[in-house]
Amino acid sequence: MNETRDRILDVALAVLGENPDAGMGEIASAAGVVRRTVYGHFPSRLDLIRTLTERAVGEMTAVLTEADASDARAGAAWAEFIARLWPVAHRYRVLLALRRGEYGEAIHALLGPLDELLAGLVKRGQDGGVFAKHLPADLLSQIAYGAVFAIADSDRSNGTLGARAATITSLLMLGVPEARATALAGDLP
Amino acid sequence: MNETRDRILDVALAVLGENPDAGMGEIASAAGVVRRTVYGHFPSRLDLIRTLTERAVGEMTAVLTEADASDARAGAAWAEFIARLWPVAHRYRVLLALRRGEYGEAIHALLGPLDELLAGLVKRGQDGGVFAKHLPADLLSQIAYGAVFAIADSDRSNGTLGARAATITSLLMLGVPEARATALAGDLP
DNA sequence: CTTCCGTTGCACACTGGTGTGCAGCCTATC
DNA sequence: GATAGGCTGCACACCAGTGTGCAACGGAAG
Repeated sequence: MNETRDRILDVALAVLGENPDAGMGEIASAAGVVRRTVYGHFPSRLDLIRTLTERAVGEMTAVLTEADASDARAGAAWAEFIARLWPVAHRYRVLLALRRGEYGEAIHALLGPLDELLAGLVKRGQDGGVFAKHLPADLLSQIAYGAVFAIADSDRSNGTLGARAATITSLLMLGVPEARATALAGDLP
Repeated sequence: MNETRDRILDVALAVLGENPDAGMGEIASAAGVVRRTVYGHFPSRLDLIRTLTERAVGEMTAVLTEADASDARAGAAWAEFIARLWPVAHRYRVLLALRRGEYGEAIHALLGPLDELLAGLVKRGQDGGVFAKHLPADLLSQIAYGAVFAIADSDRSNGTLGARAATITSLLMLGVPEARATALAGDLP
């Protein structure tokens, strides 16, 4: 039914991943379609990006709430979260770059609830003595999953290789000792 | 002599820090000058940004080579580097955002040598058993000082507060145990 | 006073992207 | 074969930013 629309969304994600400043024309031709057609589905560039972001927030929130609900210690919950988040984060890595720039404000607003959830998890870890407190929870969570996105961004070839590295790195910067971090990252796909 | 030119450069850094997509007009009026005058000093927008980047690379390279030369262990060298780098990184935090976008390629090229120096230091730490090896040295160094820039970016109010946090965070993600990281970050301003 | 130089203010051409309107086309469906 | 809906191919208006040309202004130095 909306096969074209879906293809545009998928292709837009890939194209914007390569170059966050790509225009509608670039996205259109990459989707094997004419620019006019894109405007037929999305009245404006902002609409396209907003739709993309909403999809991303939806998927990520689902993963996070699921991982957070498991009554594991914060360290394990985080490890599970990152492992499950990885494929999604990898797909939507462009959002990190998109938070700045023209539509930064709109995207920031959509990402807000997710940020809060994330900060909550980190806070839980800090209160439980599992995570370090060299930074406040909200900032620490941002920096940590910023690093995850950065690793995802440097891994253009969709390797599952990065999942372990991202988990370990983020756990390390959350203050989890290296031995425990590698252990937590170990029992995963 | 070139007082106007210097002011334009300084102001451009601040303005681009707020909004990396700011145009020549925006920079000009922020510098209390007319757009035409900016073009009198810098033939093109790229020239302005390149000059800015060259200044940044110069300052950072000086700090890094100095810290690297001290024959301390890699952990201490890194801590000293970040502490000294901090004010500079804070000033030039916009470069992180500028690496993507229109002039990304030009900036990337200018930053190349610095990246190599950085990777060398991390490699030295890994070989000496001081830093972890969950990521290759070049990538690990990028992610680590990316985090430093991210912390600098979230700290708009030029607080020296961030210097400690940035040092600790980057040391943690390099695999240095928390106790040692806080110790290394401790004997600083 | 004159000369020089940086700055100004304006006009201009050009580019590249956005968003719209509309006629036509192709295809699946009735 | 008629109809409807999505896609196309062009046209256009519009905007924001870049970079240039040129005459004029004002102050500092000779």
